[in-house]
Amino acid sequence: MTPADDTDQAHARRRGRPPSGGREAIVAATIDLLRERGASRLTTREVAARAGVSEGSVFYHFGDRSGLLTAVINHGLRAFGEVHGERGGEVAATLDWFSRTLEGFLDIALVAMIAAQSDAELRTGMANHFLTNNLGPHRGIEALGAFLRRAQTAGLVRRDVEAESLAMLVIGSCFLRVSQQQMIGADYATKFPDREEMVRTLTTLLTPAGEGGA
Amino acid sequence: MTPADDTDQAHARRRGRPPSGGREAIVAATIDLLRERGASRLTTREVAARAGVSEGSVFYHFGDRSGLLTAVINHGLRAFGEVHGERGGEVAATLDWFSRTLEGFLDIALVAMIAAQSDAELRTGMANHFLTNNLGPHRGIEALGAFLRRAQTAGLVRRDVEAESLAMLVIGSCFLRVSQQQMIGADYATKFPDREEMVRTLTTLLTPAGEGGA
DNA sequence: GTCTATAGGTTGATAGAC
DNA sequence: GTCTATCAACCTATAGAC
Repeated sequence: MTPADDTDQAHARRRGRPPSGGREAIVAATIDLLRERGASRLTTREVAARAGVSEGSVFYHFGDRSGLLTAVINHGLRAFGEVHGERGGEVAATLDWFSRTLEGFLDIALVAMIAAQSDAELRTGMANHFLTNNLGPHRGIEALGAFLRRAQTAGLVRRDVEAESLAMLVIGSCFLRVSQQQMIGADYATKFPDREEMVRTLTTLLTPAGEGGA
Repeated sequence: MTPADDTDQAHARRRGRPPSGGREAIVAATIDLLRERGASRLTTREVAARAGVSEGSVFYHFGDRSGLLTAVINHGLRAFGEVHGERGGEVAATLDWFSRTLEGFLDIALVAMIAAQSDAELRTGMANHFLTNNLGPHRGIEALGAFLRRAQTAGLVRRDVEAESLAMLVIGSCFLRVSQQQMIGADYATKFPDREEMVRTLTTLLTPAGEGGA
């Protein structure tokens, strides 16, 4: 009997170093190779070589190739909870924090999400995971939307627009930047307004008339 | 000698039906299968079957598997020019037109862009194509930004923010919606503010203080 | 849990007739 | 230009020793 159906949360509560580190090494190697070569060119053989283990170990831990990719996807999505953390404070500072945190998360998660797109089985698996566990960007929209609505009530944000729509503008621009950076290249991302500029712009737009203004 | 290095623009200027239609059928079949199964599970065998041609034909036209994918990517990116078309008119109407056109384009182009991510060779190929031909979302940002700047000059859009940043907000939200729709599912996209709501919100935000208001 | 060795099945690509 | 037939390579997955 193998732990092939491991969901990668086995020793989530355990402190210190896991039994051997082989499993983590395999996941890390897979993420590296995914970034370098893409999902189609990812072979269990090379994963094993990169991780410094035998190919048999890969199958022992993850059952099959799909299991490995699934583990990587879950790994990439794990950090998502952190982004949803409630947060108070000033509007500009919160937008800055939120967008920075989100972009850091996307930099990892997008590798996983894109990898899932290369295989229908993984794609629907991820989709179901999202649907049943109420995950996805809409959670970010809800979280940031809730903050912005409170700010509206406090008179810090103009009230004539939907808070969720504002949140979507923030998240959309982060998503666009990180996506292009990953799909085309870091250099290319230079051609976009940068994150801080976007935060400035959004802050200006959200400020109620007669306060910030030019 | 084979036309393996065809760039898919062979009969771009030709009217009427191309020689046999085999080539187009192969590209169309590939796009279908890419949507259904993903790039990793795409085999030349199945492409041929779906297109109703032999596998040999696939290799005759595109040289190798990468050539086929490259042709599909170029096909997906071809429509991009249309989105850049200059456009005048009212701000709200232009935002509506632009976002609608962009989302229609992305619905096709993203299949190609995501497919390119599954293979390092294709990825860098696409990146170079973007870099040398000055393609990519930044073009959309420039185009819409130019329109918005004119609108600023005309007093139709507030002047205390960068036009490009505003354009990025528009494009980012379109990109986010179509991406999630494609990566997770059409149902999931329901959880987002819809396109028309975003246009409304943006229009409100862009209107100079003391004109539109609540 | 990790390794080696190997089986079994697919797949991309080629050759040559039509 | 399109087809059929076929090859050579590769990759996933398994079995069994340690």
